Amino acid sequence: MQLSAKSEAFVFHFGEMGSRWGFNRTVGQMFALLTIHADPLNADQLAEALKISRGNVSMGLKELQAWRLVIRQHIPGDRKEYFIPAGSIWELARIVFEERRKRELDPTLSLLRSQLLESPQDAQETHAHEKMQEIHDLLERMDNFANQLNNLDPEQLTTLMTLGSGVTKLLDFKNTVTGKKRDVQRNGDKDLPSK
Amino acid sequence: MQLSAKSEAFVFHFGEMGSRWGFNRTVGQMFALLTIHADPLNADQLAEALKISRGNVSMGLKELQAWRLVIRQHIPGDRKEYFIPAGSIWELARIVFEERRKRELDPTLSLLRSQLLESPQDAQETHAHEKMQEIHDLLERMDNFANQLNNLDPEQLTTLMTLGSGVTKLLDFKNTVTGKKRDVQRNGDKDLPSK
DNA sequence: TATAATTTTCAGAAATTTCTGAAAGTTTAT
DNA sequence: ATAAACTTTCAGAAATTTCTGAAAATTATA
Repeated sequence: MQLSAKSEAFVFHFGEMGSRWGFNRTVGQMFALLTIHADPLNADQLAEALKISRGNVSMGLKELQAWRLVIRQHIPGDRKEYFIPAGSIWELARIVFEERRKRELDPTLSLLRSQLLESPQDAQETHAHEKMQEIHDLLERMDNFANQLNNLDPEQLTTLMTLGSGVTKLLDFKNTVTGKKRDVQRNGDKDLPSK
Repeated sequence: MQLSAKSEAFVFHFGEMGSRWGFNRTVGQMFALLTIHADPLNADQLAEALKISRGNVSMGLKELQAWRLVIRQHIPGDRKEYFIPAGSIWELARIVFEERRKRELDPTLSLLRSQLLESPQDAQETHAHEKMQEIHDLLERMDNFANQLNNLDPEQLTTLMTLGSGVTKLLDFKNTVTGKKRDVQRNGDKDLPSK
């Protein structure tokens, strides 16, 4: 398990970025290595390549499986368990996106929903209540949108992403064709237009 | 600075979520509190309300300003500095989105670009090189798309997000208009269609 | 300019997260 | 069944992050 300088740089970088993406350094490194390596790797190989303990690898693989980013693979004639990425780069990105949505949006949405059930008791609370409502509405919309994106097939998503500023034009155009108006009133960027 | 039970729950929750959103617990709490509080708050008030040290508040405010999420405000006749959220909930979300894009995507894109300059030397490296290229292309596309979304005005973005399953319809509509076909061939979700 | 009010800094303490490695557990082969 | 091969667990160690509070720096006032 000798890594090229390039692969090593990538693996280390991914380790450092790991924390920003929701997992720790060694988990990030393991994921990066499995992703750029041509063949399946077993726990001992990962431990050796990354110079970390066997126990740490075991825990890391558990976490990567919880994220649904790697899957186990059996190699005939070998009793060890091997691991490979759970899909193409494209699919992996989708999974990360989806898992992060679940971890970052859903708990807050759920808390806000329960807090918003009771009515505010005084002026102070009323203001807080309104803000929470705004945050809730925004997060809910983001959550829905993220789900929409996740359900597009790769081709559609590519089209959408490549549209670039064209999204605006397409929206305008569609509105023209379907006869809806937009830009009736602008509110100086201050408020979320009502649903 | 007495917080209602509801506000407290929200502030604490935001503190816990903080780490997933890129800042630490107390910074998350400070941001939440400033956001739902009707009036500007000064450092002493924040320290008292959240039961944390004055020094910690100072560092936290520095970080929130680096994120461009809060701004300083002067209250005539008071020498203390007060702080308020840098804009509406809508604008704050946009800023967080933008800052996270910068912190989570750009460094990796930059590393990949530099690594991809040199050609691979052997089969092993070739495979890694290909994977890195794929990751690069995907991240670049995401980066562009994120920028596009960030440049839409709130109304357009709302329209897009509220489209729901309509995104598909919109894309279909585009294809109808431009006369292209879609679903000509499906590739089992495996590959990113070429740019 | 001196002094009082306020904010920032930063060394060390405290808390939290990550990692190791030996022991316990599991699976497969004989 | 027993042994060998392999994996998981988890208590404590190590590393990292966060927090405190006193001292230094800055800013405003008299």
